[in-house]
Amino acid sequence: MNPEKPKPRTLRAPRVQLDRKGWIEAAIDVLADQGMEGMRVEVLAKSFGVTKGSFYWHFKDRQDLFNAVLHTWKEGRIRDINKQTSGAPGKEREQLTHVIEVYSANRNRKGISIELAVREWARRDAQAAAVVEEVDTYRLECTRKLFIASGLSDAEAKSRSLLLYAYVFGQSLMAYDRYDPKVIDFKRWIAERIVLN
Amino acid sequence: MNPEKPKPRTLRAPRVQLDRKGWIEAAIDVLADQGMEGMRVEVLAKSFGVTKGSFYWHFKDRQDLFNAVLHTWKEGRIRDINKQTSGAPGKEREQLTHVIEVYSANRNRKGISIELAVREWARRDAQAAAVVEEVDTYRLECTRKLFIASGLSDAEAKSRSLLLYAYVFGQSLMAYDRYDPKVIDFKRWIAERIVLN
DNA sequence: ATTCGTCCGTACGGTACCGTATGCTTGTCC
DNA sequence: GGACAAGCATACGGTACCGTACGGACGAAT
Repeated sequence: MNPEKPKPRTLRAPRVQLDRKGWIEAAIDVLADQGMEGMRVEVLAKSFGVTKGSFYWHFKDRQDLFNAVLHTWKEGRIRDINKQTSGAPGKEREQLTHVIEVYSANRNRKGISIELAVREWARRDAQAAAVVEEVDTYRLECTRKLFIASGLSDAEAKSRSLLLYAYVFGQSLMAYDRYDPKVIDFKRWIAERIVLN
Repeated sequence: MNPEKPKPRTLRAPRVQLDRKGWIEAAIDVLADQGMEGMRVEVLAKSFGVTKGSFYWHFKDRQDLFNAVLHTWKEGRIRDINKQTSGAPGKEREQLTHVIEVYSANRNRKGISIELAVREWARRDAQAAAVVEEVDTYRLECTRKLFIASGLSDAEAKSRSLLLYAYVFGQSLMAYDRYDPKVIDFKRWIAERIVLN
């Protein structure tokens, strides 16, 4: 019924390979909008247009993929937070406000979804919990330094860092859309209360 | 091997029946520490010491149980928040601080687990999302009134309510245990920043 | 052209579920 | 002491997975 020649997969590219990296990224997409429940080998394969045969070539088993996903996520998060909190001395408060904004934004829906999925995962898996702890600690450190640089005491810098991230994550857990049309103003007020004064 | 007479189930109680309510409560327990993934009919039945036969007597299907769980959770949360935020005029700030404390506490682990599980659920299920929205709106209203009663403007009362709950939920998502031994002090500082001043 | 490694498809056994059908037991009511 | 319904057990077909075994296609090297 479908006797088309499979196209020659290589013409110039060294490897078109539907490789490990591709699997991992696809898996993270699925994780974002289906959670761990959706990370099924056969389902991933189908949505990838291949079969499990491919999966078990690139991965030992499911856990192997999970570890890779966690590792990839961790690296990405640390690179990102470094980018968001480095440079620009003298503009620490703006940077902090920016961090809040980025995590609260409607763009970055995907990033937030991944964040929540990983944290849900971490509640029942020690590996994931360890990774989340690393990322949290690293992030808290980064914002702490910004608060310090903007003149706060160490204790207050740490407190505000905790508040900042807790607020940001918690906010993405809530359904407040119908609470008030001015929610956006409230968010601004909150961001100021966390960063300024 | 076990020929003990089953005890006569009724002596005074109208119905000892391992009834719908029992199933629902057991299901909520499982929800708390396994999430939706764990809410399997046959697994619940086994941990209950019966078989699916019993389940499908009391429930039409799995969804029927889910709806019941959501309904029960909603009622419980509303009753609870009413209890936490009513009465004691003049002590609004103490009550608000108390709300933060209760949700952040290590006791109440189970309540927090349920809270997170339901919210995770709500991210992929419209029914659950609707229930969460109701609960959120109700809670925000309750704390808003307390803030108002303690002398704040409506906008500030709403902002602080949002901050309060976002912080509380977000905090239960984070792994900060190794961040600093004085976390408990930071929490106090945060609570004050949300409620006072 | 043969060989060999890479990459993937197919087929299989096994497990864990869902929901239904049906039968067994027990207390209750006449 | 039948009849009957409540409450549960058992058995069954069906689906969705996991992981393994094996085979086939295809390119690169010889």
